[in-house]
Amino acid sequence: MKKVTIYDVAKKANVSLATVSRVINDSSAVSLATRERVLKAIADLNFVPNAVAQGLAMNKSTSIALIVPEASFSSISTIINGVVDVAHIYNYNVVLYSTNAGEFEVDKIMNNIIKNRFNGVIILNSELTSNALDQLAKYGIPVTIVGTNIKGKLRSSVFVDYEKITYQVIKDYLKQGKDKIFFIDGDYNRFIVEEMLIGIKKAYKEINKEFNGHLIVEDSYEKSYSELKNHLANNQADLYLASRDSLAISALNAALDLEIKIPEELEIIGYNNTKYSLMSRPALSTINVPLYEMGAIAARQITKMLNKQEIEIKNHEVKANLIHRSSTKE
Amino acid sequence: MKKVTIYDVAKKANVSLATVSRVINDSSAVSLATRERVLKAIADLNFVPNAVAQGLAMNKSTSIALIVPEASFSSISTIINGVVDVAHIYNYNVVLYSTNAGEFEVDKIMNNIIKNRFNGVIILNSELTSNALDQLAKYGIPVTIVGTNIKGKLRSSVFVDYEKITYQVIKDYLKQGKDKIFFIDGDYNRFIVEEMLIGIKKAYKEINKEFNGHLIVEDSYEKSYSELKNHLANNQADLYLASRDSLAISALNAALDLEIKIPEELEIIGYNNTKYSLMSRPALSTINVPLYEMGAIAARQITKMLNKQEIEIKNHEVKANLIHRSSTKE
DNA sequence: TTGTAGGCGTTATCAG
DNA sequence: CTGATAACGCCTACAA
Repeated sequence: MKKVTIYDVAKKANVSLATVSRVINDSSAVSLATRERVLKAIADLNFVPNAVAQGLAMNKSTSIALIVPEASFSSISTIINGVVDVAHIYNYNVVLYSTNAGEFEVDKIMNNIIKNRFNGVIILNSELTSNALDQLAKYGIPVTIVGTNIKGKLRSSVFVDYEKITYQVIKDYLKQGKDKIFFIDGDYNRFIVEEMLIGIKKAYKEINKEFNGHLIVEDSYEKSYSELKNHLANNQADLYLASRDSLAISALNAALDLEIKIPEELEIIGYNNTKYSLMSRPALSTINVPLYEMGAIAARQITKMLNKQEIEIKNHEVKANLIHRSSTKE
Repeated sequence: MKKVTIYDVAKKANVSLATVSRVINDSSAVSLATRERVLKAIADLNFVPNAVAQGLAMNKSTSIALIVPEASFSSISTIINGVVDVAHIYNYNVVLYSTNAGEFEVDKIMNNIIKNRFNGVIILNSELTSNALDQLAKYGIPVTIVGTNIKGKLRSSVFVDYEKITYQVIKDYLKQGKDKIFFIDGDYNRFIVEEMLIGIKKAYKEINKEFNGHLIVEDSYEKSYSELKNHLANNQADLYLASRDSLAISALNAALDLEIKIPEELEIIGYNNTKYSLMSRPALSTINVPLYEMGAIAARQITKMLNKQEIEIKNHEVKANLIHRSSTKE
């Protein structure tokens, strides 16, 4: 299959390549007759415009970069789907990068993004150094962050107010006099975890107590399970709040195996409302976060920034809410 | 930030742009002195070569396309991670497409791939029409399929022999006289399901029985749960084999809720050894499939094809094995 | 070892 | 409405 160019089409249709280009982009008016002639030639020759050359000529690519954490959490792929679906609607390709935030690695990614002249970048709540962000800014590449509220020129974000929702949930428990609360996190996504912690502490402060139930566990199921089992065996608790559903389920199973009754003797809440939370026994109460939408919104934001359209809401807050299932009372 | 080109560098370093190009690609020899002068100019100017222009000039891109099913199964993101990691090692970017196999959508994707002159495509066991594959072949774009064993020029694959492993598992049960077996699938990924079915039927045939326990359920947890609960209430069964872990867990929970004892009264096995299978109670026995590796191998295969290196194993079989946990006896 | 010039496939600016 | 012709940023013979 020899490559056919716009030039071949022009020859076949007996016009100049300029005209062919015109009908391809219906840029300026072309007479119906020649237009059809060109169209026919294109069809006959099976011509497909070379996006790379177009990119060069127009000095813009049609790709956005998507940087996600390496981990294969269910939440991540949901967001990715949102991004990809919407990006494709607006005719952008998405180039996937994954990272575990190694400084070196991030640099390499940034460099690659710049080399390829991608017009925009979406970053999933990873712990990118602001250094990396600055670099993108220097090259005028718009960024939207999903997960955290980051302000700045050429920056937009879509996020949930983890502090607020967490505060509300915890406050509710404290009001009922349940103050033996532990917060579990997998030492991952520190930005978000930090917000959650602030919410918790704020609630505690209002009743003039100090919160000191922060528990960091290893990320794998087996590890977190045994650490939590150990913790449960040695501590009296009203509520375990876990930064991800899967961690919450580790706690759930550990409790069950210790014959602690849920929710009667211990309540458990996770975050994200992933498939896990439905599948556990008892079904897990969880703080629902609209992940797919967040991805979709991020993609929409970036496309608008690329077209220099104004983004009404540069920092788009999305609502989270507690879903009561069977691991909590009430 | 004005864009700096190879030309600016040349001027600054007092050489021709050809020389600059040479040091960028260390193509042909350049004297140490000028090389360093150029390098310094590059650093001073903060020059980053434009990959788009390079692509045009060299007539090759540095991206491969990755087509995955829309569903956000845990198994999929594991494979994606494998692909991305290895692709980046060999300096390829991966462009992500997701599809639910709508004919129209697939055409659009193929067209996009051709337009962008990607040099290779990896397809995750989706049900792409051979039509689409033919189109890629026409343009000389190598494809590697992960999931199914597809032969052909410019094609490689990495797959597990679902028929064989399924056959072995089922045969084992039949040997013990347990022949009330049901196979659950979510009407998804028919290629693979078909292979599993063949394995089952083969085992049944050897004991001169016919298999008619194929159960198609809806894909969501809630739906499959209630359908299976209903089925369990009305059928006596020895084993439920589910084409995915999450489906198996639907069955597990349904059985538990009917107070059917697992594994004593009913055994359950899933596929993929995903996180789900560890987290269920009792822990799910499952057929382990090396997902990350499959992604990694696929990426390696495609990069070799792109360099016209021979691929020793064009169709790479990867081993699956049954992991006994607590949803099976023994 | 280095420079010149043509080419990669399109778009875009002018005239006509 | 249509056709030259110059970019776009870089690579690569071919010469020097």
